Formats: sequence, structure tokens, C-alpha cells
Amino acid sequence: MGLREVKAGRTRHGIQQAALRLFEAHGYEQTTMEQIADAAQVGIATLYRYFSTKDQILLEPVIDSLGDPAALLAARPADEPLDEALGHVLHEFLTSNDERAEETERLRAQLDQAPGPRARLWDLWAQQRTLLENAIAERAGEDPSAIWVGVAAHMTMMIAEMALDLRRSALSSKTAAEYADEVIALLHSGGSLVPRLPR
Amino acid sequence: MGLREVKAGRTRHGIQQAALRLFEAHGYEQTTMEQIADAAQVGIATLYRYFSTKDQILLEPVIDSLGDPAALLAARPADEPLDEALGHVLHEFLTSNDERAEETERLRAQLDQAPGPRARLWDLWAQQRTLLENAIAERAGEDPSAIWVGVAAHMTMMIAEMALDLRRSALSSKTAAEYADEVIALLHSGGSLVPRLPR
DNA sequence: TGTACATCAGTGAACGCGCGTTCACTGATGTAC
DNA sequence: TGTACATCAGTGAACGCGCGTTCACTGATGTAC
Repeated sequence: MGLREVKAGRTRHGIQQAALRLFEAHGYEQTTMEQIADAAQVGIATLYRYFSTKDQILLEPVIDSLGDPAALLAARPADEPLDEALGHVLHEFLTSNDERAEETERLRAQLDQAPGPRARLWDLWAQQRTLLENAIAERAGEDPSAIWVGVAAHMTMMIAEMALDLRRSALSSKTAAEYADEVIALLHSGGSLVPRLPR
Repeated sequence: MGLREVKAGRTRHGIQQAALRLFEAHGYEQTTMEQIADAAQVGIATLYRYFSTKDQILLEPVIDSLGDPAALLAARPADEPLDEALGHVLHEFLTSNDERAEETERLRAQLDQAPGPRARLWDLWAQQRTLLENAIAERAGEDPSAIWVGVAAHMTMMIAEMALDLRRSALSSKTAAEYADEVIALLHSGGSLVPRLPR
């Protein structure tokens, strides 16, 4: 890697850092591209050389840090029962997330206040759920549009979402993976938490 | 209702109709407020008298047509088991939705192409899930932040979401309530669809 | 090691565009008497 | 029933603002020889 690339990397990183500081201080919507450029000590044109939109500045690190549940499932042994495999997928997905927790937490907090980026992040989750559906279907040799496939994928992603939310909002210092275990245990406890068909 | 109100209602409705036509023809983002004003044969200032933002024109009818699961749960008999009560809530929620299906379907289709409004709609779902959590907790006389409460609420809303998605995408003419029944049946089938704790 | 040229990060300024705001005004509808 | 006044829907035009685009240019870094 030559000096040119090193400097470019520094500039890019400097923009992200400056932007995050400003977002935290004044909010995403209240921060203008001009302010970011000033704080990062670059021109506005330079901003758009690295990030095609304002959204991207906030989203790029979050997107990069997102795991890939479909790939995790594909890596599980083929003879493992689906529910067990999905349990492992959840663990691996959330553990890798726990490791970068502090780093991404500040970004997430900003996301919650910016409708545009938030919508894109949700799209990303939905997209990964679809990929997971395909992985599940392929594993079973069945049609990805089968309802049971959708149920399994939705359950997995829902547990992941709950676990991340719980870690984010809770006072305790449990990991997301531990929260996922609690949720899974509740779902298998035979309690009356899952809606039942009306007679 | 006097003539003044009647006319105002006509104007408001005319704006929504004109906007929806334009959104369908050219897409939400590609449609400007000026075009909407022209098509509705009113001034731009009139648009902002009725709708505070462009989002609102699209969202207002969707928001109005959304049911209220928390209220539905509160209306169930107090001695009914929770899972049964939630099953009824789902049925009532989705049935009322099925009735206005055609009306809101065109709006939903537009929502899918507009990140801003889509984010707001998701916020609304999350908000209603929170309300449902409160209703569940109150029914049980427990803390709304208990994990099992969140699980029950998430499960209910997830089934509703899946049912609506299935009705929207499917070729068959089943109702959302019927799809919900299928999902519920799969969840209780004892299959290996719910992730399991790794040993 | 030096020279000539190519490449590319960064610049600044001007611009287009659409959302949303504001304001003084018109004219129709509503109401008090 | 008519008159005088109040209320309010609708108008048009100007404006502020921030995002994103474009372009010709500078100067540092990279490379061929």
C-alpha cells in the first residue's frame, strides 16, 4: 500500500470521525455536509468523492459490521438438525456482533434519530432474512417460498433483533448471545407465549 | 356539516387521489409537490394547509387504516389464556385489515419505494408492539420490560407481518387471517423451525 | 539516481432542484341581529 | 328575510435551506526509462 492510499484512508476515516462527532453533538438531520467538511478539514467535493450520500457516512461502518447469517448457516454440518443449526448461527452472529459492540453502538444510537438511514438498515435486515430463507431452503432441498421456510427465517432474525435490543437497553452487562439464549429458552418452555388458533 | 367543511373534505380527498395517481405513474420520489398541486388543481400553499409534509399525503390513510392490537387484547375476556387471547387479537387485527385490502394495497405498494415514509411506518409498527407489550403486562400484572412479555408481543406482530406479506405476494386468494393460521399451526407443529440452544 | 510524464486526491465555486415556510390578499361561507 | 361582519379555504409569489452535481484546476505521489 503506497503513501497515496494511506493518505486517502486517513481522509476517509477523518471524515467519518468528524461526522460522527457532529451527529452526536447536534443530531444527524441538524448536521450539514458543509459542517462535516469544515470539521474534517476537507472540501465539500472531497466528501462526495468518498461517500455518495450523507446516509453513507453513517451507514457504511454499520453495514460493514453486519454479519451474514446465511453464510453462517451454509457453514454448519449438513447433517445437523435445522433448529440446532439455527441456534449456532444465532450464537455466532451475535458473538461477532458483541465483539464490535462499543464501536458500532455509537453509530446505532445516531441511526435511531435518522429516518432515511434507518429505513436502509431495515431493508438490509430484510434482505439478509431473504438470504437466510434461501439458505434454509437449499439445505432442505425445498422451495424457498414455502411458508415453513419463512417461519424459520423470521424466527431466527426476530430472536437476533430482540437480543440486540435487550443488550442495548438493559442495565445488566449480559451479551446479546446470552439474551438470545433466554429468549430461546422461553420459546421452548411450553408457556403460552405463542398465539394459538382460536377454537 | 356545513358546505365549507364539505368543500374542504373534497379538496383534501382530491389532493390524496391526485397524489396517489402521480406516485403510481412516476414513483413517489419523482413526483414533486408542484406536480401534485397542479394535478389536484390547487395551489402549493393549499397542499401544506392539509398535509404538513409530502410523507403525510401517502401515510395518512395507511396510518388511519392500521388496527390497534393493544386495544383488541384489552377487549378480550380477562380469564382467557394469553395464547388464546393473542390468537383472537391476530384474527381480528388481520380481518379488519382484509376488509380494506384493496383500498390500502395501492398505497402500500408506493410505500415500498419511498424510504422516508417506509421508516415512519416501521416506527408505527414498533410503537404498536410496545403498546401491545404494555397491554400484555397489565393483563398479567407484571413488568412490561420482562423478557417473556417482549417475546409474546414480538411473536404476535411477527405473525401479523408474515401474514400480510404472504397475502400480498401470494398468487392464491387466501386472506391474511388464513395465512396467520397456517403460520401458527407450523409454530405448534413441533417441527424444528424454532432455533434451539446449542449443547 | 534523476527526469519526464501519468495518475489521482483534493479544491472551490457555481449551480439545479425540491421541500417546506411565509405573507398579504381574495372571495366564499357562516352567523349575529 | 336581509344586512353587516367574522371566519376561513384557497392563492401566488418569493424565499431559505441543504443535498447532491459538475468542472476546470492544483499539487502531490507513482512509474517508466
